[in-house]
Amino acid sequence: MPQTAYLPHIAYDSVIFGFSEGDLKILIMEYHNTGLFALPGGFVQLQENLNDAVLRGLNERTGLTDIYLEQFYTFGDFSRFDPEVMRTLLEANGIRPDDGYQWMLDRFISVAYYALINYEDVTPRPDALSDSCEWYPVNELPELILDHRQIVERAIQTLRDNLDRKLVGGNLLPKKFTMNELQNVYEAILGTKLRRTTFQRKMLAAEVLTRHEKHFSGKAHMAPYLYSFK
Amino acid sequence: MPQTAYLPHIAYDSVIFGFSEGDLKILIMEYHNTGLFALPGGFVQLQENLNDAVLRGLNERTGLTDIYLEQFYTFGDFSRFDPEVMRTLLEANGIRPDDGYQWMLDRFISVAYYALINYEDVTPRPDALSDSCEWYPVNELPELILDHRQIVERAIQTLRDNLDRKLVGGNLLPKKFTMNELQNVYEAILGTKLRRTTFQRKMLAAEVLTRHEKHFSGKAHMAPYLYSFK
DNA sequence: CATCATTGTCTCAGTTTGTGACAATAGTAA
DNA sequence: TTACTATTGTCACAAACTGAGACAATGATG
Repeated sequence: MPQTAYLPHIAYDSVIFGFSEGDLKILIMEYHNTGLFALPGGFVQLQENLNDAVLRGLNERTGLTDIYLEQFYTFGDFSRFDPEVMRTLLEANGIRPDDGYQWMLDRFISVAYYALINYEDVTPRPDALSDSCEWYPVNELPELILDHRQIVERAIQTLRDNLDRKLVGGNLLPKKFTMNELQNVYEAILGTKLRRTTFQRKMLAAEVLTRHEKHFSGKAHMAPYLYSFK
Repeated sequence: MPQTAYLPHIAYDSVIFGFSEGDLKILIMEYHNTGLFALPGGFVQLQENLNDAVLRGLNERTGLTDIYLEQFYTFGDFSRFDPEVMRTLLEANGIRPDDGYQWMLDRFISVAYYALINYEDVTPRPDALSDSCEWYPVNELPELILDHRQIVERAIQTLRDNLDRKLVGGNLLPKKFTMNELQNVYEAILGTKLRRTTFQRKMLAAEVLTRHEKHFSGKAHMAPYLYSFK
């Protein structure tokens, strides 16, 4: 990461949502030998579109290319500047700031994005600086560096606000899913239980779903239809 | 504007909304001797909060201090980089880039905000580089530099989306206003006519208004109540 | 074939919204 | 003083939408 390759003072952070075992989860990285946890983030190349930089980072971590991605806020408080945290990260990886990494200790403004992906499609990959990149339920996050906790809170709030307006819930599921699975996603995002019949009626009335064949789970009850988003 | 005072590659642009004569309007600056029109914008000082930088800029242009301000998107495409436009602006003002202004010809990422202010409270002030800072109806904007047209479009869209959710319409009016004036603001923002009785019922049911004395305009009809937001 | 959990759909009541009606008001004109 | 007019605040009714439960159909099990 030589200094010349990236725009200084500008970073991005991504809140990558997945859904499994009934929980809304996000990807969190742990840095080598530090016990420090952070959102996956990165920098923007000198001639690269901001959005493309984020997609590039997501692809490196998840292997996915077609990702539902939305920018939601840019965090620009001076107080989010904490060179000691970055110094710790670099030193734990045997990097001397003097060797062209001084710029990483500067103040950064961070553009935050959230992504919705199908949990099953992903095997999280750590990067050079991190031990691990793992799913954590949003209610059981470790302590995060800097203001990353606030970034997550705001991501969840934005996701909730957009849930009905943009009908984005389906991006957290496989292409085909049952109505019950979709309802579970909504409940995990909103943090509340929903009424089955009302939910079903609303989704069908929205005319955004295509109904496919039935899905036989082997359980002893009526088989539900599979749906996909139009 | 010596280079050391500002973060490089980072700017902000502001879409400042006002309401008068039945139209939604925004403030547009015209640069000296160029015929170029642009949104009011600026840069962030090295130790300044991003939000504070925007408030500082708004205060310089409008004289106002308590301003309803909302960040809505960060524009980061490489294609918005056009050094010729900036060079024209500087040269028209007799500034040589070599004299410490080279950084203004670099690529910028711009964080966009919109503000809602009471038209009557403002006497727009041009800055050192601009001839004028004037109100334009959103439907009669001049051609704007770079991607400023898109920024305006997105600001209006965000304002529409937030109108009911955040009940922000009142920020475009004096403290006290009639129900009809408030409805006119809504209609200007949404670009559609609304039904009088439905609008009145919805606003009163929201329990966000305080009813004050009647307002006698001198016209030959029933005088409306004045309202203010709680 | 009886049992059981789950699903798709329907019904009914309660609430919200679209639409027009109507009396009250504050001026103007006779 | 008395019509007359434009506008306002409120109400009434119908239409649309939502919450809550009922119920038959289904797909396995034993």
